Amino acid sequence: MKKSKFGELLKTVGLKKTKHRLLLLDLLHQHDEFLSADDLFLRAKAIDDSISLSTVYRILDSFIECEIVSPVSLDDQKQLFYELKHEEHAHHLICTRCHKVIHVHSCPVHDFEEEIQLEHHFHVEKHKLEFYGVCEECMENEKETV
Amino acid sequence: MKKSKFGELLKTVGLKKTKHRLLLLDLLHQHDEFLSADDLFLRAKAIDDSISLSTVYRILDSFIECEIVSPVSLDDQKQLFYELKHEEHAHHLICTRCHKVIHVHSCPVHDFEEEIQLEHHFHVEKHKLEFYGVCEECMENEKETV
DNA sequence: CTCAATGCAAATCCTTTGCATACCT
DNA sequence: AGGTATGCAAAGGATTTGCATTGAG
Repeated sequence: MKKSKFGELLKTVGLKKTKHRLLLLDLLHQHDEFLSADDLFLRAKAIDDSISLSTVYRILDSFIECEIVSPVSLDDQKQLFYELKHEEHAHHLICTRCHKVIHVHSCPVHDFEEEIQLEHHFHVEKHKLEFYGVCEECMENEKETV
Repeated sequence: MKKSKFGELLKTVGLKKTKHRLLLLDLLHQHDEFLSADDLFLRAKAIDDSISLSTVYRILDSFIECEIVSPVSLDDQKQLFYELKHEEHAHHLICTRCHKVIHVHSCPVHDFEEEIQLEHHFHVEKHKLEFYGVCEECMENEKETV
């Protein structure tokens, strides 16, 4: 999605086009890691000093409400992270060393969902699949250090 | 695992056997939902009024440290939840209505991990797979109400 | 007896809210 | 103009910490 499209995106979901919302969309789009509200606030403030942390929270809430952003919680962190929703269904490889996030679009789980419906009489609405481990660069770095 | 085994479990991991630790292990073992620190505190306090919330947090931290409990975060809740680690690898069906948790022991993901190693040069250490949806009872209830 | 575990209260971190003002449509 | 978005400061909720006391080994 091109940066210039964000204005339209906001219109589509029925949110007013403000500089702060555009800025946050841009930041979310640029960064492929998970970002916390505070990460976003600091990066936004570096570009536009007038933004406040509560605005960041309020904007993120409105984005979640409109389903253009997903909140992501990681088991070992108490704060929430946020990411732009991808058009495609995706899963994540999360590096436990550098916290980089790699998106994977193939998904081995859909068939399994049917099994679950049948076996457990549980109606699956969505699933979440994440892999935790070490990314290529961190693996290189660890080799060198040892 | 029988209740009487918890004392040994504590010895095995090198933690002193105190009544509060035994009580929390017992509560975690009894309940198949995810429990928050506060859930545990309230249930524990009902049994032994002398326990304090900070003790619950400290005990949970020690259990996580010793790897007998896992912290679990859910995207739409800001507090952490806790569950006893199961001997078996397991995944969860989480009811978005009543928050019940069903454990599923089959896992469709292991082959996929190899693909990831090859394709993304990412060394997978563990994965997390959760299904969100509606359990059988809640489905029944919704039918009736509609 | 000795050190780790605990209770209590205060502190901290993350997030939300109230209210007056500024900004989009 | 009219109502939403924002800044600021204060409140709230979850978790952590300091310190004196209790309890397990």
